[in-house]
Amino acid sequence: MVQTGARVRFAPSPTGYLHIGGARTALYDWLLARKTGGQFILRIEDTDRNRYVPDAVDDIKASLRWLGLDWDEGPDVGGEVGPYFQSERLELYKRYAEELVAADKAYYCFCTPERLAALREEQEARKQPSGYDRYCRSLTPAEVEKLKADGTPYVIRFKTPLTGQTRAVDALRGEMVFDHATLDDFVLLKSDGFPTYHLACVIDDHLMKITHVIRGEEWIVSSPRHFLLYQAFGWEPPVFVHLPIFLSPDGKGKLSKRHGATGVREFREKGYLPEALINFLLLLGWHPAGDQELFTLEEAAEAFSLERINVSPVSFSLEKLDWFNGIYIRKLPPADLAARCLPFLQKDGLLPDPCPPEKMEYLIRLIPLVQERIKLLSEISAALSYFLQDEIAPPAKELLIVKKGTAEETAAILRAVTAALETVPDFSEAALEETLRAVTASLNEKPGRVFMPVRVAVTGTTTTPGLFEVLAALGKERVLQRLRQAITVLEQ
RNA sequence: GGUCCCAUCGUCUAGGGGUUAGGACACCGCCCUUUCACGGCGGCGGCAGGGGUUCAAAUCCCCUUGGGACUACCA
Repeated sequence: MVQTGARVRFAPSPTGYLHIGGARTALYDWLLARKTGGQFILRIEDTDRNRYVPDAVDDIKASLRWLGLDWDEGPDVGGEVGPYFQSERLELYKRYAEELVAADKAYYCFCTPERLAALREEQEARKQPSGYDRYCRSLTPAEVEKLKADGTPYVIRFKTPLTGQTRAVDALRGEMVFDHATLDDFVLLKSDGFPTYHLACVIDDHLMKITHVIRGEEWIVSSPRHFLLYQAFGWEPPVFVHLPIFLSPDGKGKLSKRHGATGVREFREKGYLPEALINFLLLLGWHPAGDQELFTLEEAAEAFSLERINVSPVSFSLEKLDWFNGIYIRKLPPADLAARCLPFLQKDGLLPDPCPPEKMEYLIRLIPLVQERIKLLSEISAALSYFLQDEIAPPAKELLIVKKGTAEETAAILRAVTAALETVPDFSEAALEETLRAVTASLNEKPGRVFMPVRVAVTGTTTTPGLFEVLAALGKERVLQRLRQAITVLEQ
């Protein structure tokens, strides 16, 4: 497989937001281009105006950028072989389709959608293989002229050879043989003047000098059509690489929306880091020669190779993504992580928007306390809520009471702690630890029996970062206030 | 129904004639420890089945089974 200066394209259809499967395709495209010093091209295949979603293009571009997959040619950046929106290339497709008709390799078809539907229904009922019955293939030139002159809507269909076979080549799977008898005369140009995927994709890949077509496995069955088209035009086909499909984690069919997040934007909103998503996607269908697991985009581009892509379908299970996310969250410098968490905290009303510098500084100071405890950015609010609020709701009595102890016992412990903390000159972690351990000793208690009620009193929960860090970050005033609040609860 | 693709722990995978079948995630246990996490150590767990070929098969071939994709004037 020659891999010098590969020209690869990611060609999404703007019928929805960027799907996670599309993101992996784009990633492999990008990787191959970067690995070989070639170009990564973004082409928008907006040939289906029925399913067109207006803001899909913006979402696709934003998601790719968020992932760090920048394109060398395409929307916003231009390029020599544009336009990169297929809707702006209609004349081109029409010309090539007519050329095929003139060469007797395609023909006009005037069949109505109703006739086609009835045909399909009949074939299904009889358990026959479905496909166009080539009704219009035998129309005489005079009949065609008449129909056209009458303004009858028509499509242009490819004249698939009736016998013989076509060998479609996949770089991973090798040669796949398809009998022409099982292929029908597929549509090239629709009656609205737009091309079908088959036509547009072959023409554009050729004109844009694409060397490698990386796309989903669902295209395998269509690939003989594409080889047939390359042959009909007399063009050299590119290398085809069909990526294994993402299966739903429950083992029922391919990944779809009912299995949770499938759009890149949803992962972003859930608090996943692009670094983690990239690393996760990289290893879902590709494996390095060694056993390295953590990859930056740059490292991946260095290590990537088409040969090590897997062909078997992949279950899209999120467990490992969460692990990757935790890893990358822990790797981030506090200021960086704080900046990434800020939107989530603002959304939850824990920080104002815009966020004043002193609050941002406090956030950065808090980050190290929770950094190794969150797996998603969205968990930051729950992790920091008691730091970012002046007051917390009084904890439940049962939560405060020390294990195998009584309310009075617990209150006594908290009173002792409160008294000790009132006189601590500096509220540093070291001083706090020294003081609390001294109280524990004087009470003749075990550390846990003293620390836990204090923890609950000042945070309202039993799972928190280290107690001394929490107290220091909270500050004397809030600590004492919350301690007194808890004592009140226990006295009731 | 037809065409095509795929098959190693629950999941992602390494291995592609001779391996005690390796790793990671998840799960479980232990250690660390004031809780939770992080980290460390250990454990559980797999070549879908059947035939060949071969001195030798997870590995090559065939069949079965299972899973999946496609079967539009959608991509």
